[in-house]
Amino acid sequence: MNITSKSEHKRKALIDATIELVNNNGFHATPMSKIAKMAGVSAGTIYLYFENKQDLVNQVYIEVKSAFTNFAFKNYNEKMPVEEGFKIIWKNIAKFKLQEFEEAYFLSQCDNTPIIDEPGRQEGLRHLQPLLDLWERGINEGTIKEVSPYSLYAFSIYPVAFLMNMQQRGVYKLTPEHIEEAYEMAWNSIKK
Amino acid sequence: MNITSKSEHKRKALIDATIELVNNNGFHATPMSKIAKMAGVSAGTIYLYFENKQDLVNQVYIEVKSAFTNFAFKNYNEKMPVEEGFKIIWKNIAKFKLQEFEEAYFLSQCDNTPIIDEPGRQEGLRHLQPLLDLWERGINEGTIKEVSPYSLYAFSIYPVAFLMNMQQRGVYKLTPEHIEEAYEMAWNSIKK
DNA sequence: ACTATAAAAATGAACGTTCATTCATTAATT
DNA sequence: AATTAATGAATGAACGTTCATTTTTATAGT
Repeated sequence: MNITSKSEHKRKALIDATIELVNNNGFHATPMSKIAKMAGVSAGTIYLYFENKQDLVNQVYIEVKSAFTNFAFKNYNEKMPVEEGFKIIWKNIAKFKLQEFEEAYFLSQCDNTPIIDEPGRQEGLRHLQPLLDLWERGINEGTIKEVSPYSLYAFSIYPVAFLMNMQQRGVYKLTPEHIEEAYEMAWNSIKK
Repeated sequence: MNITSKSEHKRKALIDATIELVNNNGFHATPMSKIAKMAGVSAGTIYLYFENKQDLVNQVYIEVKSAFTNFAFKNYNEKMPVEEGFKIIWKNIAKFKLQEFEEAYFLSQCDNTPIIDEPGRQEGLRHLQPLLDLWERGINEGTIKEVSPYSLYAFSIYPVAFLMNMQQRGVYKLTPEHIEEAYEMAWNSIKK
């Protein structure tokens, strides 16, 4: 094990600890000391990897967001028919939100609070471009409703976040049949 | 002006200050001293009206949530046709989220973070019962899709929260036409 | 292979600040 | 004069961050 991978291992441990603690307690109720303890390093060590607490949470956000979008566009390419492409992306997103719900919940917390500063937020948004492109293509060829991408997102992708929240809170169990049913509703919402 | 109304005035000022500061800075980054200053009272006075910081935010949550549901069911009654009832409730909710976006944003922050403890959350949920009843009626008479209320909510009501967020972040302007368009998508999502 | 030395990484006690909360005192109301 | 409401300085705990010190790793010489 060389230096780099050992450092990376510690960085990873710090990021994982941050996600877990912020999910359970919120950003400001998560002290650096606890993050350090959970990651198995001492308090000062965090500052070898991150400038300060804000920098830490920003980096975690960007990293998780990027893992999310990588996941989202797996097996997708721009040449696909619109409906097929949408189905793949939608199911990827649903899978990510259910399978990696710690990461997903962390993102939803960041996206709904003032934790992340505006630059970090911008950075995170750019990653969904392929989906916006797909929708544009769909609109041009007449298969997608001619509404703004915000509406398309709100009615097809965003609902997954709600279902994921309910599932995590234990009031709702998402079976494969539920996923299929939800997908049908999502596609039905945006198809022309 | 009697004692009660004067007290109420101060309580109101504290609640408003809490909403504004928590919206801008988050719960834990909002010190009691700032809440006091913005409300025009001294630090110690808060503790005449609220047990502690957690109690303060819980009470704000419950109060705002209840204002929200009052708003949601305005002009609605259980005898209405399902479609009409849904339209009224949906539009009320949309109107609330856009008109009272400070309150709405506060709620979305509470619903997406560990700020509020579980009892407070439960309390907030119960208020939507009339909408659940309406959906059940719709399912029984065959006008609403036979899916779980979570799915119905996710695809018809929840998207409004996203649009509201975008509007508040300034990337999206919600005109009355947008609202109408969004309503059509919402109803289309859940109607059989 | 072993040792000596230098460089890098990691530590954790200490610091200064901020915060929620308290309470002795003052002001307002009855 | 008595009661209630409000104050704001004081308190002690907790926090983010720093830095003098220690530990680990890398390098070089024998």
